[in-house]
Amino acid sequence: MAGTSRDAKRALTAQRILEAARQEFAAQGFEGATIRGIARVAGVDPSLVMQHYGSKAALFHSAVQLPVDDDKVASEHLLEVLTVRLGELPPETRALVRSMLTVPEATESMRAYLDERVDNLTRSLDGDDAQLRALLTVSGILGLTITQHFLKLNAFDGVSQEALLRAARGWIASLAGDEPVT
Amino acid sequence: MAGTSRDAKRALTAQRILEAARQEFAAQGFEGATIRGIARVAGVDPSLVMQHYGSKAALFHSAVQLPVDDDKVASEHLLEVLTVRLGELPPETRALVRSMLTVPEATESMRAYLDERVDNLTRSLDGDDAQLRALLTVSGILGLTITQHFLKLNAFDGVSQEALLRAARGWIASLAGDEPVT
DNA sequence: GAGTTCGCTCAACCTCTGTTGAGTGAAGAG
DNA sequence: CTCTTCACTCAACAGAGGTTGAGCGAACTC
Repeated sequence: MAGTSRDAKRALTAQRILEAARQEFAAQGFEGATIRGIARVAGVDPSLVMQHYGSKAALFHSAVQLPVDDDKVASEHLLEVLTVRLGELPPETRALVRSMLTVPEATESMRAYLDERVDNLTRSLDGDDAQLRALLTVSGILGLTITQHFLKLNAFDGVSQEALLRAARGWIASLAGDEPVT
Repeated sequence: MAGTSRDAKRALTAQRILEAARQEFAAQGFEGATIRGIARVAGVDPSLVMQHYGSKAALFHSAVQLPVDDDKVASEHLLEVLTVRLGELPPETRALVRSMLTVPEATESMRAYLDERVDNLTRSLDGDDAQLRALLTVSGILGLTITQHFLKLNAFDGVSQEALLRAARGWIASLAGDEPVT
């Protein structure tokens, strides 16, 4: 047991490949990223990537699994706003979002994720239009994520993180409030 | 002049190719769509596509040009909401949005478009946080467009078009109103 | 009617990329 | 020390897809 056994080393390599994959998928999307490119980043032969994950699709599947952020009740909107606040998104999230418009599996994955978000939030709201307001909230957060982290709209340069966070919070609160959105 | 001259026929074919391209780019994205596929839809040989548009990138560029919806003052948010209301998006818009996360040119095009939207809307709003509210509005509309037309969230099945439109309008009004978003 | 001009098709090229099968050399078992 | 196992590399295949150049036939010119 000289530090790292064979299996341990193998597992470590697998991890390195996975991280390289997340990086590449996040930066280039599923189609743009290549097995060769991922292998290069991981410092490894392309065929080894296949031996570890079987196929590009399977690797993508593994790379894109978000940490199950569970159904920790329903006040997860704040958690989401946190995402908006962060200067950077975790690679697996970026990878998933990046490909969600072009790769069916990513679309479906994102859809399931957001559907659940809407459901959770709906349950935590009052009023008959609860679902509608939850939908607006979740859609809005997705919109902010995209315009900030992927399109990088100019307007984000003009606003401080605090102002943005405060505004987003207020806006969400207005949707969560008692007054109907009408 | 037997109805269609040579040039006219050529122009017509070019148009047919362009429409096929929009369709394919809208459905598959830039990388997913193929010259061969576009040619097949247009009922034409792949090489003809090249002769007309020079390259796949150039064809995409042509296919993705949104009708210059000008700077018709600033009340264009309603116009955007109209987009939200419509059951379907025009192919060139779908094509642009579909590829905006994976194709640099599409990203840049979308960025320029939304930047201008934010600027216009900012000018039409009062208050020192006008830009922030404009940003939230534009991001929110983009989010709705994506969740409705691309991700097809379940929640959209549960709400009527009218309710959605009314809510979106009310929500935009709340951002456009005098009370700061805080 | 003869010659010329294109709009369009055919066949091929070439690169990129996912994927595979045969090794190779070092780590572990006996 | 010997044999086996296995993480990893090398070289190659196969298919897809963008792109190109030659050619054909109908439309236009004179």
